[in-house]
Amino acid sequence: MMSYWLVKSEPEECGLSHFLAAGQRGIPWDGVRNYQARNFLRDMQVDDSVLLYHSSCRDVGLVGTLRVTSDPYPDPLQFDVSSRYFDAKATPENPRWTAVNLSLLAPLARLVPLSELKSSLAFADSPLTAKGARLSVMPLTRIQWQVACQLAEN
DNA sequence: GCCAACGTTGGC
DNA sequence: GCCAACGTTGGC
Repeated sequence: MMSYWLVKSEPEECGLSHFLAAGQRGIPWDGVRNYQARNFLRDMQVDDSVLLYHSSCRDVGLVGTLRVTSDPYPDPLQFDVSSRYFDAKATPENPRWTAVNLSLLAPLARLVPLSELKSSLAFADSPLTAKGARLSVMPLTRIQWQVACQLAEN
């Protein structure tokens, strides 16, 4: 069953430009340190579709479509003492955090600003538009996916 | 830069 | 197990 997702990142951290540069190789989506977001990562499957969202910047909104290219796997950064994402309580036998690989499907024809999503009925119940929501990985309904792609074409 | 909303930590 | 303090996220 194909699922739809949305992931947030600051554009300088892991944004559209990074995915453009990475091409088919894709990029590990790692460093997620929120349990709810991690649980969604765990539910991802190869070939699931993902919207990329730029957060904490001047033009916040949707910028591209991505594809899941790996099964979920233990985030290596949790074992890396030199990483800011190191977690002393995680062990290879008992990993805490999950990553998946994502690669670019296509940039959106235009950035779909958060303001437009907020005024879209389809996103009324989404954590994306909820006040104060900080969830960085979330599921999308098929309708939300379609609406977002359609908005990008207008 | 401000501030609201959360999640996490740690004392008790 | 409660809850205050603190840190982080993220829109504006």
